[in-house]
Amino acid sequence: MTATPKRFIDDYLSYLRARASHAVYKEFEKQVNAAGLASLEWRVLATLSGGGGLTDGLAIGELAREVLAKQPTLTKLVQRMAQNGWVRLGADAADARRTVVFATAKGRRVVARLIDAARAHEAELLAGIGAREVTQLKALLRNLAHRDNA
Amino acid sequence: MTATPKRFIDDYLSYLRARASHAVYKEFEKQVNAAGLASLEWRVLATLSGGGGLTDGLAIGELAREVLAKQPTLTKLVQRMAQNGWVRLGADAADARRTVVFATAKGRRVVARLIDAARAHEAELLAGIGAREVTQLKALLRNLAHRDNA
DNA sequence: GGATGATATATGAAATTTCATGTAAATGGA
DNA sequence: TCCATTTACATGAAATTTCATATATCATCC
Repeated sequence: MTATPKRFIDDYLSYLRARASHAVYKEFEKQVNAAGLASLEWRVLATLSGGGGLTDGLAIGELAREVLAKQPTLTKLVQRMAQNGWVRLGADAADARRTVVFATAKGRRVVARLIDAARAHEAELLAGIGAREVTQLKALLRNLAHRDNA
Repeated sequence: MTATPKRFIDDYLSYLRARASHAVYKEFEKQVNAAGLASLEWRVLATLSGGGGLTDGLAIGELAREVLAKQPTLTKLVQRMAQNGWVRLGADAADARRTVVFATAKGRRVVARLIDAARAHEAELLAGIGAREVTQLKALLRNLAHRDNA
């Protein structure tokens, strides 16, 4: 019944995800940039804002895995971020090879605001989509992410 | 009941999507690279493989929007791809400002194989997830992507 | 048929990312 | 304990991306 044959990329899950991501994030990115952060920097700070609000720091390698970036990219990124006062780099007493990244007070302040904004943005976006569906969607995405180990 | 408070990023939709994308794509990326293509090049060729199998070419700007890249990035990317014989750059008779990108025979051959592989990979991945859920997921993602216009 | 403002792309310079590799420290035996 | 291996990170050089801007063409209105 469809008049035009569907393009591959219009039904390919990876593309759908990428498009959805991009569309949704585009608006929010403005707020990130307005706060003086690049996208990857926001992801780093958000990742450092673990559980209760702040973690005890993450090693560069862990951080790289979390934000889906390569290690040398992260090394240089956090060096720049340290210069700008968003994070502080420290040594790990238990393992001298590691460089541990901590958010500074400045970094935590900024990211706390952005996390609130992100939550609000997501809530607004998902407003018209039953709570059950959202839960299912998230579960499904987590599920897909975990096939990682295969 | 959850012992540890959930991290922001573990419930944030954008991150879940990004993680799922990355986990899923990581395996497939090897095949892309083995074919001699970078990820963005694969996306370009896949996008050029429209409807029936090949489109009549897309302008650089259109392509940039489709693959979610910036225009100067695409300009330079397709210039490199033209040198490698994946695409051909042509003029648009109707609008002399535009540069139209066509997949070459070589490009079409490679991407046809990869599209088959991508479909197989996706099918395998989604095997354990009811067809209805998959349809719902895709619809939801399309829905999110379309809020773009808001 | 201009003049004016939008579009579409190209491009140089700067910033960033990536690759390949190097170094230092930890780990697991023999 | 010492050696071999693995792990974690840093770094220089190359490749890519991005930003700012220039150029050429199109679209409109008069």
